[in-house]
Amino acid sequence: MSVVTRFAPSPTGYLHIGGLRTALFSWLTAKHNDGTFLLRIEDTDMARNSEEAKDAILKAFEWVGMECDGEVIYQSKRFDVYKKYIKQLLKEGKAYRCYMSKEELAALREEQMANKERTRYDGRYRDFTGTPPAGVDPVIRIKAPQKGTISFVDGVKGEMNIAATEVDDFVIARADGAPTYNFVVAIDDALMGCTEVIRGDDHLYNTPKQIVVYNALGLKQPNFYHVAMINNEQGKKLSKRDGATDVMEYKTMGYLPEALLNFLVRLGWSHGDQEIFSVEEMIALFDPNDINKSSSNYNLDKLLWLNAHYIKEASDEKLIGLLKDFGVDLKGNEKASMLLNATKERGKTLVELAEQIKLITTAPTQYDEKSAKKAFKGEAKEILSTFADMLALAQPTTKEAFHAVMEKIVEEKEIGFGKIGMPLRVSLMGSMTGSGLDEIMAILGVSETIKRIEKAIANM
RNA sequence: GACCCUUUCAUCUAGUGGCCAAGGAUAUUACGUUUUCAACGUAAAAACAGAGGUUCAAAUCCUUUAGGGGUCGCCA
Repeated sequence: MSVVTRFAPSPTGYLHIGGLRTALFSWLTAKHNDGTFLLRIEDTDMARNSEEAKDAILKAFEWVGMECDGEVIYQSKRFDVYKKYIKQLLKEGKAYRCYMSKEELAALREEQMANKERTRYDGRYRDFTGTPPAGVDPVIRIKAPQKGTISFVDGVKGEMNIAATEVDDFVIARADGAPTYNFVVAIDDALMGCTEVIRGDDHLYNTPKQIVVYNALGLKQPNFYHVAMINNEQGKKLSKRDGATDVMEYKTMGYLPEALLNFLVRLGWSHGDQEIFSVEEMIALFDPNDINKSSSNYNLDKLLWLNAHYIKEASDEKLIGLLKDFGVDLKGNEKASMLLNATKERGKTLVELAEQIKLITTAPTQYDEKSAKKAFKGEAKEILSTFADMLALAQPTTKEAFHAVMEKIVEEKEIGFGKIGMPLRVSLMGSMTGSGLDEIMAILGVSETIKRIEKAIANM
């Protein structure tokens, strides 16, 4: 039988980083088995526009290269289906109308709390046959088993046994007739043919409820996998204060999707000692049964390291395309390849890479105070001036040729490399950091190099 | 409060009773390389939450304590 997985977000606006990991796990499971990955929007109660949410999620999926198969499914458009099943359950006596008011329910909860019990509906209308109280629109509750345990095997957590007393006759349709979450999820998962349901472990307690629905309706249960949450570095719930939670923020921060996916797949899953996974490798190796039980903490350092790795690996062509969004257009620039080679290794993100490139391509407007003080002293002026003359004479064009001129001045003047290197660097870049000088000069060319040197001398 | 899940270096993790006086990666520190910064290379430091058991043998099995997380809606 073909594997079907799904991602089922509620429309809250954007795709959360934790949601992306769950989606990734589902997507990988589907792809690994040549199966289908579906997207379903859970909007049974949200007044918000779920079109927008769908677009935001699809956009994020598109960016990371995860496609969902088939049409996006909206629960809000499937009320007829759910109502049919509600009617069926009512008719079969597996569900019933409950006339308890919200106030009564609140009072019951308070009482149970006071008695140190788990709060639950007490089933008072379960076998009600009398005259219903006037003026109350009833909700519909499903009959959950009153004895025994509800058991299922979770692919992550192992065997789960939940006492039937923990699961009450929960509401499947509100007073206005709208079906509720646990009811529609079970129906949709079954009707969509989901074979593996991979979701956050905040849904662990919903599973027995959904199993009640599967059983009442005679639907086939999928395999469940409940993935522990991602926490922040302190082990607390991930919130906006811990940095970016919206997947698309990572794009604007200059992360490559392959780095983000590689980072996320290693949160709660591993394959021996392997750290670097291409998407193809993930698909080939991923198995939801290998997902770790415990929650993991979000750690930016590793993402940064992975991103640096994927930037170094990326082709010039790819980087040129990516860099356009970061204010650097290298298309058609014959020095593009040299520029990227010179900067690739010191940009951990595309933002940093773009900065490094701009640092070379734009002449310094001011000189870093500390660096200038250190470099522009002693004979610096004279050395630079001689160096400029030598450049004008030699007219080097390659990195090697520029390097040769540097070596020559070192030899002739009997000075250390630093004596020319430091002032030259500050003249060209404005500060003491950056790529190799010979590389930079080769990119700039002789005339621009001399121009910057002269400007620096004038400022000394 | 009740119920459930979870606990290996700072962080992600390997580990399914003997191969573990616990391995890899990131971060950290030192050294090397270099005209600078980074990258790179080499090295160092760094963990089985605590207590009891079972066993010839426990990170691994059991009990229990503690920490962390989750759930208890006519939200999803």
